[in-house]
Amino acid sequence: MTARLVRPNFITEIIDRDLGGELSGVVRTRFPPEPNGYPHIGHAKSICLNFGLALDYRGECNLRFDDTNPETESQEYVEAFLRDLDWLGFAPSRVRFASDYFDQMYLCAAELIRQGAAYVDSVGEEEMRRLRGTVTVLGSPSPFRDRSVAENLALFADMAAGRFGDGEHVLRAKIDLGSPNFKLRDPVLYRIVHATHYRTGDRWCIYPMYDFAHPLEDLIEGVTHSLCTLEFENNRAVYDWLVERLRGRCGLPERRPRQYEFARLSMDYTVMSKRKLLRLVQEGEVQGWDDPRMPTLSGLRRRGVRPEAVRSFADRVGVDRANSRVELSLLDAVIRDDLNAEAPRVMAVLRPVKLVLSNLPASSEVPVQAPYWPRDVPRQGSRTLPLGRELWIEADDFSEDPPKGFRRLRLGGRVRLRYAYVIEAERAVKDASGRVLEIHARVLPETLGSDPADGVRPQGVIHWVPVREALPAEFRLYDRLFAVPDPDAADDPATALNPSSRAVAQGYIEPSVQGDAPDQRYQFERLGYFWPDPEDSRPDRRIYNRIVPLKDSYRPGPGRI
RNA sequence: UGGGGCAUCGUCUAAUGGCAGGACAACGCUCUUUGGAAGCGUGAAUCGUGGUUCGAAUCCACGUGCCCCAGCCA
Repeated sequence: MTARLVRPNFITEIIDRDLGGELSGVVRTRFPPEPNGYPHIGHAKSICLNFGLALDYRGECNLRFDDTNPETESQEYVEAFLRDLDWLGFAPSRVRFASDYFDQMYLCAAELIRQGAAYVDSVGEEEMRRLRGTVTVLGSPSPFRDRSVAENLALFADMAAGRFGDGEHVLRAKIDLGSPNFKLRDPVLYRIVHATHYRTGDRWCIYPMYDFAHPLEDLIEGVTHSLCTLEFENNRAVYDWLVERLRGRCGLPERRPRQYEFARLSMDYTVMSKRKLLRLVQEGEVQGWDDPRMPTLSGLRRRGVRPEAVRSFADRVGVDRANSRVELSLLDAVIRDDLNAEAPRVMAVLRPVKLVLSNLPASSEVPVQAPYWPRDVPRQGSRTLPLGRELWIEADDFSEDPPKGFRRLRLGGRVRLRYAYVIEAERAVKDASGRVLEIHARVLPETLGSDPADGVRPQGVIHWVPVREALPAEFRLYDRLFAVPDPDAADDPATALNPSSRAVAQGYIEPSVQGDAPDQRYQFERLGYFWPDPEDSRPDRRIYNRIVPLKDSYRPGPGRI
């Protein structure tokens, strides 16, 4: 028995119990997105749950598009789900569409009418709202509630035939206008929408509502455990009502599915609703659904996150019925953990300043051996780096007025050049405004692989790139999209945006990466994990996205030595 | 105000009447040619009040707080 994909939770408990009882066959789940936006990491949680369960129990999981609203859905979104599901590493048992079932659903609606359990209502939208009542006042019947079966059948057929305009009539379930559960106060089952559906075209001008469509889809597909999020809890009563009335009829199987709800994923500094994500895209706040700052799977992918990390994240977040908000740091930690043993170490300088090694001849070029992996990652390989007289180093790695705890280069101080010599800074050349143009330092001989002979150890280690062989590169540094932990609470999420969520730096990368695969991920030493932007990077114009920064325990401050 | 749900370290969770544990985060130490990784350690929780019980995070009662529901969205 291999390890389970889904860690035990209240749903696996239910399945385990079912397996010993009424449910004798396979476990069937489904992932039922509406194709009205791109999948995000919240969908990933649901995907990992539904597909993971099917794998764990040797069952099946369909991908089923809940495409019952022609006004917001499109093939572009269908393709996004297909692509991202595949990227995540899951293969659906079948791919289905609610729109595949429109004919059968129509028949089921007619059956309901014949049962006297549904009627065509012709009050306007506003009037219906009024008649539905409030938390304190019961709903009251529409004047059309008691139409005859024959009249309802005829009207419903006319609705489908396109004899009415949008909103003139609806089909409603006849349940209980006095129910304290609003969902039971005669929910709308079908509405008239004269819109072209991306799959069925103009074949239909009536479309089933979620409450009607979903239980039928589950029934048709033989779903056993229909998992959805908490906000559908009240809808379960409608689900059950319809299942009991229709199972074993109009071609539907007898065996009933059951709905269970779990808490959707929320993360701090993030919005997760497709509506809000769409707005960010439409208003140009981000550069598309795959902007690396987006919580979409395409955004995470473009940033460089691997599917392994997303799955691991879903696992660590767990499944529960309590609303929760996951910290961004958990995602970061999981991404680093995934990349640590996957990304070879190389050096890049993001904000370069020139370092001149004054006691090296201009033509000098010392070959130094640099392993791709730190000693605690059990992988082999190294490259040779040419150390010349002039190097690029990080501007941040030199200070004339270092704060306490600064373990980098200062005038008169010593640091080791990663994989190379210990150097001692002699002077800084500055322009008229006082900006450091270059730093001159001398190499301490005999320090390749050993400490200085005088016993004065370097204060730190800094990375570098040889000026002569350096490859120029652009670095895109991404940070959280929002500046506040709960952007959903903001009146206008656009005002909560983090103004520095994207920064671009022009620097250099070591020459060894020349010829690497276009999807090669690296750890730039002391900086973070990066990879070439899959859209914009070119061999002659390198652009690297920062996937996630390295954890950094450096906190300059008064309390430090 | 009616109904439906949910409450365990800062965060996500485990414990299914029997020592409140883990991960992330924080802090400290060790190690370190990455201020990385790893290792060690510290601080940190059962929403409240009663009750049942030898024993309660768990069962019961009463509170409190938060989430969802009055779309012809899903």
